[in-house]
Amino acid sequence: MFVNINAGLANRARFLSQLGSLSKSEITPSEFKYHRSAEIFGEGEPAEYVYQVVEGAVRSYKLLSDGRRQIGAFHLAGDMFGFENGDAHRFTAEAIVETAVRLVKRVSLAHVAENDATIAHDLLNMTASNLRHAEDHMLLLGRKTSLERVAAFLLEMDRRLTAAGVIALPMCRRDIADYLGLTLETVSRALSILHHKGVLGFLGQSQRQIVLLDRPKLAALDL
Amino acid sequence: MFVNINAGLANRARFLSQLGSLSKSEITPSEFKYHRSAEIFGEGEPAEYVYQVVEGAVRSYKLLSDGRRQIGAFHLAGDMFGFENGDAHRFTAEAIVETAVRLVKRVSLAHVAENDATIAHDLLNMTASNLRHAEDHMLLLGRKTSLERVAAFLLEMDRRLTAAGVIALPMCRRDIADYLGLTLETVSRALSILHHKGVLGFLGQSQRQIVLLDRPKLAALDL
DNA sequence: GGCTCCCCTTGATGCAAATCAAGGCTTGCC
DNA sequence: GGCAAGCCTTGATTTGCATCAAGGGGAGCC
Repeated sequence: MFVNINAGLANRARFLSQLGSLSKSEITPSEFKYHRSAEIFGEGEPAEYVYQVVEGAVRSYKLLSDGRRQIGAFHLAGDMFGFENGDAHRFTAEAIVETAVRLVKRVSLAHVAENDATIAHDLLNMTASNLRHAEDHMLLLGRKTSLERVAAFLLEMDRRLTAAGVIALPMCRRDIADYLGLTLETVSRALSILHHKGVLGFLGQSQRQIVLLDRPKLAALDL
Repeated sequence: MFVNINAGLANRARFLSQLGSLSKSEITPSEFKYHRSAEIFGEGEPAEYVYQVVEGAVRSYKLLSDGRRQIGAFHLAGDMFGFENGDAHRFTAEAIVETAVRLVKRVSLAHVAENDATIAHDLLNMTASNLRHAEDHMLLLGRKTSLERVAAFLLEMDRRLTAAGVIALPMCRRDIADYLGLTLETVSRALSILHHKGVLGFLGQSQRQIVLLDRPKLAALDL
């Protein structure tokens, strides 16, 4: 049910390298590190840069005035984030773990896009890719049960960050819950159910390292 | 909390008129009418056209295999819908009432976008506008209470389709519920509560004609 | 080692919204 | 007029998830 938001990876690599090749002009992608829970930018702040995760993971979220939080997306190694069509960020972005990001000045980028049809094209592709993810996530948040949501989450992470057959989650249960519109207890219970059903296993003592043992059964749970 | 997705109206008018002015070439916007509940296009179908509502209203939705439905957006007079970055539609679109739409062949549009930076720019703006709406809606679906959702819905409709101080809803309670991730009974109860609180009134016998009597109070309910 | 902090799981209880159910109103058709 | 179908409201009951609560295990630090 989830769209492959990595489909644009090749595009993004090209996009970044184009920016890089343009560094003779004013576009100089520079790298920066953030500690876990460090804020990269805040909702409403002027959007000065566009970012790419080099290593680590980032959460983008919105808050209600009383503290309820909805995470709109997780950004993993290779993902770009933070480009807005307006001039203000629409999410707060935080490093989930120690994270390295590459950043590019945005003003110059917008300027380049006007003259370079390829970059404009890439920009549209990435915006459309974000839109597809949001559309799928609306269906999940509006209509799926807790078990379906967790199953969908595991399948998404399996697709996006599995290395050597293991899903090494960078985020805690609370982050997952705020992404899925649930509580951390409900996420924990759903994972326990899937564990007992033999759909997944935990690697060692870590509850963050998950091995999918029965993808067909998991996929059947995600309507 | 909702972004003004009509912000792009001026853009869209320009966009359409550009398409119109290009009609010497292969782009000929033609008009078409749909009866209530008629399908305009289905999810997964190849996206051949881009649409604009001339009169009436349209719902775009996704279905789960067991029939659960999530409406992603309502399209009202003036709104454009149905442009996809890929080649398949990601929603099913249906006329809510008797609806007239203008349509433009998509292949030709994509072709024009490559050569015309202005159209490419408009396309990005509209995609970004849809993305903003989806992002706000994720927060609503993931974290707001039923009363907050209905309040947000009323404020959105007030902004988008109020004429003469009256919100004339084209859609039934079930549509509203499927847009807000609720049931029709819960929507009905929330509206009754707002009615009893004096926040809104119904015009005549119609439960579809709503007058907002206390916008500040309503806005305070939508966190 | 022993402390604190964080994260996670599990159990008990509560509650908001879903479900089940009934009835009223309107519209359109025979 | 009489009937059926669609839409909406309201009440009773159920339920899935939230909330409240307790405890275990690992990591970092003194």
